[in-house]
Amino acid sequence: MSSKSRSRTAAAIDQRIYAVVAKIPRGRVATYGWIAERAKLPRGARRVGRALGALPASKRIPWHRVINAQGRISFPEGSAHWSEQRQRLLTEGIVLKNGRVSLKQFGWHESLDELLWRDSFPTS
DNA sequence: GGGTTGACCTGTG
DNA sequence: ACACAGGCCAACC
Repeated sequence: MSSKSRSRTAAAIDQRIYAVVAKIPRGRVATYGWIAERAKLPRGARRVGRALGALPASKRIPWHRVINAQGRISFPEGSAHWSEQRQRLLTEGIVLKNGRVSLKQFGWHESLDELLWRDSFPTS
């Protein structure tokens, strides 16, 4: 096993992560840990954050729909990144109360979404 | 090779 | 609800 195979694996992992993030429906959010699970990376929440940090500008995936398990944006409050993510969330109808999103209300629960409410999303 | 870092998570008080 | 500690893990230096 040379460093080359490890490198290919790392790139493949990034792609898996991006693929999962791309599936988060508009108007919903998912946590880093949840994305990690779906990308077959148990306990890989930090890895997800790293992949998003390295996200090429050409990849147009809804990175803003990924928040931490506390329902909070994982950028320093008030920073440019924080502001942009917050704005994008508000734009699609996701509500922040005291800087937090209710996962109960806006969390992405794939099975339910696909079986019951495929094209709808919380309106308030 | 080993210490540091960070777009994280969970339990505990 | 909030802060803190400990755990986690890959990338980086």
